[in-house]
Amino acid sequence: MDTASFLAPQLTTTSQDEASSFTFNGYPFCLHPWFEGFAEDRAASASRSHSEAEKRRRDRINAQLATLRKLIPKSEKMDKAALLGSVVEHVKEMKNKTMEISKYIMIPTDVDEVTIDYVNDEYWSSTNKDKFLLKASVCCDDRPELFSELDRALKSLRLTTIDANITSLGGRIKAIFILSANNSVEGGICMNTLRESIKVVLTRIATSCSTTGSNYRIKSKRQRFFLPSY
Amino acid sequence: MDTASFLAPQLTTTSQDEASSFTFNGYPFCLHPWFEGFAEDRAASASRSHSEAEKRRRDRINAQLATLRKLIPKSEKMDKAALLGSVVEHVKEMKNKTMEISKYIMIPTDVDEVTIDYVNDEYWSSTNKDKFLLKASVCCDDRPELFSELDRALKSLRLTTIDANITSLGGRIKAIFILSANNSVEGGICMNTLRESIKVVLTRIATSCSTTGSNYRIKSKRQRFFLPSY
DNA sequence: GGAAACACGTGATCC
DNA sequence: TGGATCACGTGTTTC
Repeated sequence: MDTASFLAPQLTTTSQDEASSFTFNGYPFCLHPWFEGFAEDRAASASRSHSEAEKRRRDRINAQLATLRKLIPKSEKMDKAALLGSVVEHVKEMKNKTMEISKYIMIPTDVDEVTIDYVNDEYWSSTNKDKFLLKASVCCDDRPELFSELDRALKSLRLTTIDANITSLGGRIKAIFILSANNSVEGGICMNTLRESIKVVLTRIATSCSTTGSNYRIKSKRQRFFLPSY
Repeated sequence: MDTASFLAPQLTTTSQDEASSFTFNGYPFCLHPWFEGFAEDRAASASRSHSEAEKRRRDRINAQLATLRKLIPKSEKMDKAALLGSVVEHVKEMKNKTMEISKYIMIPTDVDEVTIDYVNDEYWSSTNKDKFLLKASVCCDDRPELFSELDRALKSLRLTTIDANITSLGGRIKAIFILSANNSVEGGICMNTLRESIKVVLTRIATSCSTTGSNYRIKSKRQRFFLPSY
């Protein structure tokens, strides 16, 4: 067999099986079982990967359900629907509880935040023409003397603290100050400038948690102070 | 055909089909298709009730999942596993938050109280030989500028506020100050004198709630400041 | 036997 | 097109 006849093979189908039996340069070939097997493999592997993927999906869902079961008391013998119902109840209940608590106290969130807003209080503005109110809200990591720093910063901006509400919880702190500022210079630009100044200063304090010069690390020992008193 | 023969029918199986072909009071009956249909119906109805029951079960589970989806923010486009993962996170987070709250929150009581205690902190006393720690606890009616008054009083006694934890709840306030005092004069008598001084001063502030000269009664409006911020 | 609950594989649908 | 998700009907087990 020369190279040319190999490169230009003569395909001759036989009469036995027109589709898959033929001769290749005189050698008998039968593609039928191979193609059949290939087709079967393709279908089978597709089906297999499909069912395997579906099993993985089921396992993922069931793993989360198992985790939930550990978190919810008395849910060991519940079926899936009952378990999920119990989860719904728990989430609702905790949501309500948090709402209830949030009505009375501030719960620090996990995100650092400083906001400064004007406060319109009719009584205040009617009796204090030359001053206006601001509400400064700070949420950040708690640390010793954070409070003094905030206080000093507000004083340095000639702000009077009318009211303050501070809650520290789990190493986080949320503070809201009601501030009175002199309205000596008229115009919104000045008020906005002051507002921005407050924001900048408070943000700097709020975000300098670990870089403070305080060498007394009371933070890790805080529980000792507060826990025994209730 | 009389009533008796109808009530006590004579069943006679034929030779053609022993099982299902017979005569009923002379009338030829063939139960075969009926029984066959019944058998088919039984199987079919069993299968149907099975699949229907299974559908009800799926619907129950999916309904709870839909409820959970409404309760969990940002879960609209999640698949089931991700949704459940998010639920797990939320439950864990809320559990932790509740634990934290119950561990740390001070709930002001209805009785006015001022207590001053020494704090023994090994680390503090080892690194601050010339100072000692006090814990001052104040529980009284809340009012504007109570805080400033307390702060001023503590400062006037040359006390440094290392840490402060204040919670106001329902018009009452509970404040705990961790104070650092100079140990310049040796001896426990002086320390006790200071302790008594602090107590007297703080008690005076705590019990002068309604007699304060502050003419701005912000108290009834406090919630306006705090509620919208969450 | 039968209802309930679960896992499984499959068809359909959507990027 | 393949990969991922879902609903569905079925086989199986348990009480």
